[in-house]
Parts: sequence; structure tokens; C-alpha cells
Amino acid sequence: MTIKHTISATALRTIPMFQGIEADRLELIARCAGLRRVSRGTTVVQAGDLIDNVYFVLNGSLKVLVSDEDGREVILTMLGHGDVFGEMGVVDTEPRSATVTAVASSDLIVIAQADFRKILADNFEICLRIMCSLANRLRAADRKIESLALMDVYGRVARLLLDMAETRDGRSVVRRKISKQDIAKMIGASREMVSRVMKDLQSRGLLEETDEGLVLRDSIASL
Amino acid sequence: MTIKHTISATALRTIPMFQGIEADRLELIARCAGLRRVSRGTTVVQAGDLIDNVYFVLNGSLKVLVSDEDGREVILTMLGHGDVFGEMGVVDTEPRSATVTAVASSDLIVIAQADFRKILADNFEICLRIMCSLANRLRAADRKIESLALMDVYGRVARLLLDMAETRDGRSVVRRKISKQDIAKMIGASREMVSRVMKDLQSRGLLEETDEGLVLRDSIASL
DNA sequence: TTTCAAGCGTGATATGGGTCACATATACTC
DNA sequence: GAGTATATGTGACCCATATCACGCTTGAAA
Repeated sequence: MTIKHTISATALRTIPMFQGIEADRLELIARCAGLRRVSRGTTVVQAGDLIDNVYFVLNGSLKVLVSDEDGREVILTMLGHGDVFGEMGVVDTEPRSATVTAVASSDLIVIAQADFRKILADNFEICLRIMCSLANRLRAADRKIESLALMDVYGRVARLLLDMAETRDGRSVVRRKISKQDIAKMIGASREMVSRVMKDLQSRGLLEETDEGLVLRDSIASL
Repeated sequence: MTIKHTISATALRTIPMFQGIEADRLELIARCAGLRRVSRGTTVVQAGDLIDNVYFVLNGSLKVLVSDEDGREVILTMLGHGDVFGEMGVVDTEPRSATVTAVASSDLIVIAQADFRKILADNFEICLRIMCSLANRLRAADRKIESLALMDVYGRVARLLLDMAETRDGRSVVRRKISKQDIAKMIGASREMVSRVMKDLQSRGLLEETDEGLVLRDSIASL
């Protein structure tokens, strides 16, 4: 595991969590922070591990997943620039509840748990932002529970695509490249079913594959 | 809506969140707190509402639920003594994401959002505990996602019962009274299916209805 | 180039579990 | 105690989806 101890306050500032924090405080934080680069496929933390560090994603992409004894997986979230993980271990002593794996090579800021706890104690603003991030993840998780319990695979695919889309000159477009395998794991469906559903959505004109990414028609929202 | 402004620091102290807080600070907190009694069926907060208050459950029982446009419901969690809700509104400005309804008459401590934000700023300990509670709820939500995505109704019923059980002279027993309707809504299944599954579990001796409550046999865990 | 691993498309088949349709039961209100 | 809602058992039906079993593509490694 390669950790360089050369995080500048400037690098920290690219993370929303640390924006607007006074320069001298940020300097102190930077001093506890390391950089870790991971390549595609690397597992950063494993479910069941004891908690060690808090991580901030500088760039790249990672998936948070749990799997059962037969190896079937569910992807709980995808993480990208600005996201935090491992912060739950700072406030209690439970082991990691999920595995985090890089789906593309990524740069992570690493801060030891104990250091981060001090940072929280000294920076109420960061405390609030961590709470805010937890609250948002909880809302997202609740929405996922809702969709698993109430919607069929069509609806779940549609919702996922809409959630991943950004507005690009008036159209909703999913830029991020994601495999159907992984879509399936994110919505609790089989890979085959996702294939069939997406093919059908394309033939109905609700979805179009361009080199820009997946373009969604508005009416996909009503599925 | 009946709110009495007569919360004593002693009442606050029954809530784990406030245990171990110094008496004078607790006194200040008590001064912003009101008491609200709600009877069975009362909806305390409604999804979509703007956030107003933070609530702590003194006693009773409430359910947190979301429903879709056809009125089909999912119960996200049950709340009981010591639980908090509405705290997510303190850190951001999203409207309420779920509805909270009393399933038995309950007493709630009510604190206005703005007051609670000040309390957080002055009490790092409470800040940490709120984070801890958010983290635990997130873990529980993730577990629920996992079970919805990977387990069948048998497994989900079994897991729910085990989660609700307490150990009572060597046996796992579910004391809390809960309707099969609500079990169904908690695990994303139909009421009928829950009936059938539980009947089957009883006939296989994995589950027994006594006046103590539902007694679970250990082997139910392997479903 | 060959090769190996991952991802993908698609048909056929089986089934878990939702939905409908009742009959019963239990409880709460007046 | 009558009357009205709310929870429950149970059978029949059938449909949305998982699963299996292929063969095809693509991309990276060797």
C-alpha cells in the first residue's frame, strides 16, 4: 500500500468537505493526511475489517458493496470526487460493514481515524458537513429501499439512470461509463434482465446510446 | 397539537443521547424542549413537509414510512424509547423524506431545529452521538438493501424476527407486538405471503407463539 | 497475433411470490 | 350489543424475473 505524505492544503481544498475552512486549520489537517493511489480492482477496505482510516476521494471511482456467502453482490453506492468513506468508524467501534473497491484507478486522501476525531473536535463546521453527508447517504439508502420494495425492474433501471444523469444542453445524459453487470448489482436484478429492459427502452425511444453517453427521454421518469 | 413546555433535565436524562451531559448544560437544553403526546395513528411529520423540529422518543412506538402514488407503503424503521428523528433537517434544508406515524400513543420531546443547532455547536459530545445514530441507521438501511436484493421472503422474515428479538432466559423472543401487515411492509412482501411463511415456520417448529411473545429457534437464522 | 478474461444478447424454462377473492376473526365506537 | 373498521387465513391463478445455457464481442495481456 503506497501512501505518500505529501498532501497540500490546496489538494484538500478541492474536496467540498474542506472548502471554506481557514487556511491555518487546513494546514494542520493536511499534516495528518496521506495520499494513496489505487488501481482498478484494488480493494481499499474489506467488510469485517477493523476500522483504521478515513478516506476522501480525490478522483477516480469506487464501489461500495456487500456480498453474501455464495458471492452474490449488491452495490450500495458508487463513490467519486469529493466523497468520504470510513467516517462511520470514527464515531463508533463497529467493524466495516461493506467492502470498497476501485472500479478505476483513483487517488485517495487518507487520514487516521484518531487524527480525524481530533479534527472533528476542533472544527464544528466539518462536523456538520460529515453529518450532512451521512444524512444524504441515509436518504439515498432509504430511497433505494423504497424502490426495491415497490418498483419493478423497469422502474428501478429508469430511476437509477435518472439519478446518474446530468443535464447536458437540455437533455439528461448519463456520461459515466457503467457496465450492465454493475447496474444489475445496484438495483438488485439479474444482468440478463437489465439487458432486456434496456434494449426494450431503446426500442421504445426512451433511451439512446450516443458517444456522449446514454441520453434519456423525459418520459422515462414515468416508468 | 399539544406541546407542554415542562421538560425537566431529569426527563432528558432518560434518553441515552443526553446521558453523561453535565447538569447545567442539560438544564439549558431542557429550557428549549417541549413535550408532545400523540395518540395511536397520529402522523407527527409528513414526507415533503419543511423541517421544523427535532424529536426524541420518550416512550411509545412510531413507524417511519414512505409510500408511492398508489398508496403502497414501506416501513423504513420503527422508533422507540431513546430514538431521534428530524435531526437530518438540522444539517441541511431538504424537506422531510419520510412520514412518521405513532403506532401506539407516545411521548415525544420536541426541540426547534434552530435551538438544536445551537445545542450541537455547544456540545461536541452530542454532536458525536448524533453522528453515531446516523451511522447506525445507515448501517441498518444498508443491511435492509442487502436483504431485499439477495434474500427471499423466508430469509427476510427470519432476519427481521431475529433483529427484533431479545434474549430471554436463553431463548430469542420477540416481545413487541407487531401486525403481519406491518411485517410485510417492513420487508417488502405481501401480507398474504408473510402469513403463509410464518405458518410454515411454526409448523416446522422454528417459531412458536406463546403469551411471552414469538419464540424463535436458533436454526431459524440459517434461512 | 494468439489467448484469456469480462462483458453482453437472447431464447427457453421454471418458479417465487404478487394479486384477487373470499370467509373469519378481533377490536373499537356509539 | 350492534355495527363498522381493521387484521387474518387460505386457495387459485398467473406473471415478472431468476436461472440456465448458449455463442458472440471486446479489450487487455502475453
